[in-house]
Amino acid sequence: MALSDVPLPKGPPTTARGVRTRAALVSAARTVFERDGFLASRLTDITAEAQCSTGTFYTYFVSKEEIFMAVMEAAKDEMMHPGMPHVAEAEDPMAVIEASNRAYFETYKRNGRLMMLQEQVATIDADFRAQRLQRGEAFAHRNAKSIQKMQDAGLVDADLDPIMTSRALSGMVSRLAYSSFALGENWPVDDLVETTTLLWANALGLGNRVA
Amino acid sequence: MALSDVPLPKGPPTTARGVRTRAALVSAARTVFERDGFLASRLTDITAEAQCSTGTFYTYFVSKEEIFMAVMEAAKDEMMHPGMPHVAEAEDPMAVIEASNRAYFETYKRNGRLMMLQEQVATIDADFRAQRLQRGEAFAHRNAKSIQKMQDAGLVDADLDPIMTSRALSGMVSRLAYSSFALGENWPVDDLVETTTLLWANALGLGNRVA
Amino acid sequence: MALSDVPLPKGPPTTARGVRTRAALVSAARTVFERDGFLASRLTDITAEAQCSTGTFYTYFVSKEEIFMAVMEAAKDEMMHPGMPHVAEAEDPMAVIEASNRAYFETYKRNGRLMMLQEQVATIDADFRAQRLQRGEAFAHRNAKSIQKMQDAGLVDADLDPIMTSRALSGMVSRLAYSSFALGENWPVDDLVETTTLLWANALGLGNRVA
Amino acid sequence: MALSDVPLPKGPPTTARGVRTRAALVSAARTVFERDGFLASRLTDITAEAQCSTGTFYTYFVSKEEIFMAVMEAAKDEMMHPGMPHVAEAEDPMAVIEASNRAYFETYKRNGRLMMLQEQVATIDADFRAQRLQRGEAFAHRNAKSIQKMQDAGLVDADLDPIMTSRALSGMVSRLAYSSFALGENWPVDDLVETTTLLWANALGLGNRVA
DNA sequence: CATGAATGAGGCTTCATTCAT
DNA sequence: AATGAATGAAGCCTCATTCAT
Repeated sequence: MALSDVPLPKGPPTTARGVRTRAALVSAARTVFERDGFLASRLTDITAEAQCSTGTFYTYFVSKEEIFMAVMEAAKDEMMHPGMPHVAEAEDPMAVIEASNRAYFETYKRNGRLMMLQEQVATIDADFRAQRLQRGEAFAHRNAKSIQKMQDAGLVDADLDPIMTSRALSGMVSRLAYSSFALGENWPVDDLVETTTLLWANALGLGNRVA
Repeated sequence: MALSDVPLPKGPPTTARGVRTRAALVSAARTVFERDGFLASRLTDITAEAQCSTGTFYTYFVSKEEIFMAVMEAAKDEMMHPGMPHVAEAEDPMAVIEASNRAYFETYKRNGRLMMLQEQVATIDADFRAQRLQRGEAFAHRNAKSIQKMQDAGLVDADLDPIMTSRALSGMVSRLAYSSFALGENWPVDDLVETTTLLWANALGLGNRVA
Repeated sequence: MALSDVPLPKGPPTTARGVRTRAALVSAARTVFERDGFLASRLTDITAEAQCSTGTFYTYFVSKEEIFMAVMEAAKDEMMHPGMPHVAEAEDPMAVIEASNRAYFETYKRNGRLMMLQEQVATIDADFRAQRLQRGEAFAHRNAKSIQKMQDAGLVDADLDPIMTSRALSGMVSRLAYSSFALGENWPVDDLVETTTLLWANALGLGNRVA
Repeated sequence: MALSDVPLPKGPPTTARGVRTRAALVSAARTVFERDGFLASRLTDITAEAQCSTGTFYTYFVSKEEIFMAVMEAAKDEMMHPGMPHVAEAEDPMAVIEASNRAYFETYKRNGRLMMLQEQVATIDADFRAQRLQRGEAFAHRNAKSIQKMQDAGLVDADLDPIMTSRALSGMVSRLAYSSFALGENWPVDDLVETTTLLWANALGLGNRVA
């Protein structure tokens, strides 16, 4: 069932026991998804891990897709988008870029299995994919504004298209993180940070006398 | 599948008729995969499209994964990696980079469904993923050598780590192409080419007095 | 079947309903096996006879072999091995032998189809064969002890190897029973009993002045 | 297909090449049957072993059952029934019985896989089973005549029913041989011969003053 | 005669989902 | 709310047999 075929959204649990059971299911689902992947995970694996019965699953969720969304929602604080630093307002732009990239790679390293799951589900479920794309674009537009400001301040190559540049640089970082930590290449974070920071600065033209 | 049943690779057909049937299956598989995605495609869809019986599938392939590999093998000439141009020997480096990136985006645009399939199967099938990673790395190393040469020639920022830079820039281009043509954003090729070419040149430090 | 999929023994049912369903399946399986033979019996025949769905079979059993084992387990009280009578302590040894043999043939006559099934499955399934062999040997050793005692008491030919004799005489009786009631020769039980009893007594040397 | 559904008996090959191909198939079938058992053997395994094509099989045989019969026919000289010695005409009856039993066990030991196959096919194919039963009975009757003669000569217990005795003693030997060499117990031939010969002599009452 | 590709009926198995308790 | 047995549609896969070359 795709995300769009939402049949009957289950309300949140009303009792304390219900809250506990739902939480157990979400936690179990994360364990199972990370262990077996989204496709190979069966609902019964999840209920077994949560130590409840098959039927109970349907008290709280409508489908595997829905509990996956709940897992992601619960984990959202642990994850982040590749961040474009607010360079314009910073005293030392390079340091901000570096810190931002490092934070991203560290996060990815800690949550590699979950990030891989996101990729997998995105290739499977059109709704999830669309939602992800939308968030990515929103993020890209926020970053594009920072770039624009830096261009206006004469800090950055004025020939660059802000939005496309934003997409490109974010993509560069996320792709590298994916290869490294989801696919298992495990390149050193320091190397990743060093290269991406330098490329980013060069690409933007930071530090060149733009004017 | 028991231990003894592991591979049993089917030999190539010996008769002309067999060659024809196998080719029909591969072609049909591509059609069906592109239409329905890897997961939703059933073996019977493929044999129906190829106008042969179910059993015939097993004359040539062992599994859906295997015929997918065959589809990719047959289409490999249509695809390419984002390549580092042979700038060192070129008179107009920017023009070479631009041509190279344009070729890549054009190819991706033509084969978006197939590229998306690659991503999907990579998240599903560990073998395919490993094989893809290996090819990607081989490619990255070839590109790294080009960067090294350009550094030696004083054309490119000597502070950059060639291999990581190679991975990062290739990733930037391929991620952009994926978002645009596999995920359906359909950004104009000209915009993609313009931005990536400029970013690439800046990032490498092409055109700066390096010495 | 992969290495990891080996056994997965299904637990016994926890509810009364489950107990009933499982029992219905075992009973249905016996009916179908006796009617069609092990090989020709399909899982769907069994579930149809038990009036449940295909999937329910897999709630309780993993394979046709496994439910066959369950059928045999449920019927084990109806079957027996040709046993060595406790002659040593009996007043009329011949009468005891005769009663024992008669009981065996009568049992076999009543359960001919089941006994035939045992033979069939033993030739097909190595596990079942091994298990049967082991039980047979355990039985032969118990009987061998009886023979030994009778030898010690001077009632039986002291030259006989107890264990091999035990195997030989049990085999004689079971083979005869098989030909008669599983293969359909249907020789009169009285004739079988008379001949085997006399042969048995003669073979052991019962009644001869052994000392 | 059962043996009784004979569709179109294939005539013997007319050319020398045909004779060779047929022989190769029979030989291959024996190899495969002995290796994999009758049930698990596929026609394609046999043709592969014989290095000919699938279609060729049907030039000479109609079914797996039929080629199995051909295998048995070709091997018949290597096999034998448990023999009842023609004691009446012998000077030393015990020696003849012993020699006869020894020959049987030796034969069984050499052809254990084939004997096991016979048992397997007998439980599967009603025609084969019937044919085997008939031969067994014919043999039992021949032996019964020998017993009768010995009874008439006063050499053997006159109370024994000749035909049932013949069946019982033959069965004893064949069952023992089956357990030992088909099921893999591998008891020493000397032990088997010693016990069966002694039991046989005792059972018949050979050597007792019958008169 | 030999070849080997093609056939397709038919059995097996999984697992999301329902439902009576 | 929780339980877990029951359901059955849906795909997979095998292999004896046919047949065009």
